Amino acid sequence: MARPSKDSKATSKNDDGRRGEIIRAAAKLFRDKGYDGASMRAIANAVGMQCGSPFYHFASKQDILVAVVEEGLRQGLEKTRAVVDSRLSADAQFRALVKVHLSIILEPGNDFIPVMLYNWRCLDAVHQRRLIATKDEYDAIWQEAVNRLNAEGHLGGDTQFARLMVLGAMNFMVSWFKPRKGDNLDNLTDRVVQFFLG
Amino acid sequence: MARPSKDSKATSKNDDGRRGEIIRAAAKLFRDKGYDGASMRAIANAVGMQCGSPFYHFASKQDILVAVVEEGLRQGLEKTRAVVDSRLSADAQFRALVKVHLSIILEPGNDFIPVMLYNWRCLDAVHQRRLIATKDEYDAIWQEAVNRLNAEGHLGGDTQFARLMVLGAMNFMVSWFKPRKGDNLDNLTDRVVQFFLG
DNA sequence: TAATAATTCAATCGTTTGTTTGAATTGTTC
DNA sequence: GAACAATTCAAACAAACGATTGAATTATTA
Repeated sequence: MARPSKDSKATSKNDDGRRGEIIRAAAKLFRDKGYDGASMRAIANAVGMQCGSPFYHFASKQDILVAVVEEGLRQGLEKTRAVVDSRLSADAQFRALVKVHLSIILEPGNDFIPVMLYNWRCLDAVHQRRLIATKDEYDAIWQEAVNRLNAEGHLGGDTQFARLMVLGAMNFMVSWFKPRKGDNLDNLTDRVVQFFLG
Repeated sequence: MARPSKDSKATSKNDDGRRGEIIRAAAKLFRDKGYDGASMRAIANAVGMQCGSPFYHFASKQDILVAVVEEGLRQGLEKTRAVVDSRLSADAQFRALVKVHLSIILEPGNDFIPVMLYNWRCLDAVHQRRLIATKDEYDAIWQEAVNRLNAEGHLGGDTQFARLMVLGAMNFMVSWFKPRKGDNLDNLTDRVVQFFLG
């Protein structure tokens, strides 16, 4: 009858129990088939449930998408802030940010941000407006990093445009990148940094 | 009972009559709501038809998507070949290609290539394989243009990676670019070229 | 172990989906 | 204007969709 309370003792275990499983499975399916292409039945079966059971943990399919995007932004912002906190030089910070971003969108199991990038329109306006606030924080960190680089003569004059180009080029890797033998996060990061900083 | 014949006198008028209208309306809807999010009813109503009527012109919804992508590739390849045929310098050719590509993905009414970029997974494997052949032609033209630039010292060493970065950065503009006052294709092209060639 | 709460099942709901169908309408040709 | 083909309509189809529900199951606590 009752929902799992958010302030119970076992919150971190429970929320990363079934609820977390559903979020991860849904993220993978949303990424592969798109929000509309992934049915509740497919999501439920992916975690060994019957089609009605996920509705005990989420009020609607839309709420699962929201949870996926929220989790992506939470993880992304956490990792990105960690880079800023380590107070690197402009070059090193840029490289670290690129590596984190590539990790977020390309590493196996990290489906949350790709889902956000390619299913944003599936979120209703109310949720979009709320999530944009967090997304803006992410962008602001990148903007400052690009500004620092620009102050050192790298990346063309319009720093906002430069940020969008760099992130766009990386984000689009989601649709073409297939890891080959020898590919890892570090040498992939090198190639991206090499391309943009010369 | 019979379908509109492809070799009738009025082919160019007929195919750019109802059939063409459906393709254009579907492209717009596929772009806005995604392939799964755009219903046959919405497509039909967009051209003033009842929901069953488009099936006189297309065997299935999937075939409409295929027609949209085919039309996009046809137009894109045509415009792109025209650039190559004009035998410009490496710099000027790059600029012309950027302008054509921005036109293809950003100008109002040009929804075909954006639909291809963001709904590729909705095509079944058979159609994907066939369409890839044309898409490869498009990529090959770009690849040679980037190779030429590289021979003159522009854009980093890995020319294939460079091509993917440049096109990726542009393609992702589909999801963030909103034209402001004073924006036109030429100054937008300038900003992109300026960013990549410095 | 009994009592109670949390979770899942199994069936079903009403709606929407892509598609089919036969009749009605429109356009063309002799 | 009669005959015929091309095109659209209006209604229906089966399948799949997101979601609901009350009973069954599992876990927790006393």
